[in-house]
Amino acid sequence: MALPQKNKIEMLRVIAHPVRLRILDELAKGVKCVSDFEDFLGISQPNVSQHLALLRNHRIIDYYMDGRLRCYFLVDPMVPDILDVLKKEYAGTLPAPACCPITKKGKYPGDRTN
Amino acid sequence: MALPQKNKIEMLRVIAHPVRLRILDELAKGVKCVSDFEDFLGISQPNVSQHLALLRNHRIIDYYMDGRLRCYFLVDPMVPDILDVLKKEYAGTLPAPACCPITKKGKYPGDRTN
DNA sequence: AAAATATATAAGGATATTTGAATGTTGTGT
DNA sequence: ACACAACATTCAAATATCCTTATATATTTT
Repeated sequence: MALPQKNKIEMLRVIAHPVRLRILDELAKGVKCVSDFEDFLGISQPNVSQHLALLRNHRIIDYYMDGRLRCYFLVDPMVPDILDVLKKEYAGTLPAPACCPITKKGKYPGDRTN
Repeated sequence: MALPQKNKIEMLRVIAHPVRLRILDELAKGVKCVSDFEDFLGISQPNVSQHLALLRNHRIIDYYMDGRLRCYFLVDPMVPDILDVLKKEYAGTLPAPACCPITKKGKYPGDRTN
């Protein structure tokens, strides 16, 4: 598949938030309810609900009810992959392009001449 | 490694933008200069430069000079992995949690009782 | 039925992001 | 030295995001 893919980019934007990532990382381990997150994250209940609502509106998570608890769980299969990438340890940077030696001087490979 | 990892989350936030993702997807293929992006993206030169500056400030990309051209290239090794995830085709959703049958009814597995 | 619990929603202001317009900088050719 | 080309930076305005406070809803307990 090629970029853009508006939906996935939009999802990535929603995912890319410190609180929501912690929520998703927890949900990757199992079902959790709102009050659990309130304790775990140390933020207000309305704020937890707002983050959950945002994730839910983007079909990233869903929930089922158990009594008055809302048990949230992951549905978007992209999330675990994103979490894996975030947790991966990278050594150093990408190799510099062929046209750019260590000196950072070189010729531009494109059409555009100087 | 475990979450949070402030730096990587911050990077993900910077990456998660439609224009910047197109820039990064192009850079994953090879070196490109500002005017190339101006043509390719169809946005103003200052705006291209602003996005490039943001990516540069976060050490996601770098450049070398060839005459008056700035030849940009990728340095952050996380970027190709994120692009791979975005391009991956996913079939359906994650399996529902064990405690949540198709009926979306079930018992909450946590401590918190009802 | 009333109270309590678990959660959602709404409204508001503060802060951050995004972009356009104008201007500055630097390297190149003449 | 001058003009131009390629690009960066600054500023301001529009917009979006984020969190707090207040209030509403639904379910269970008493």
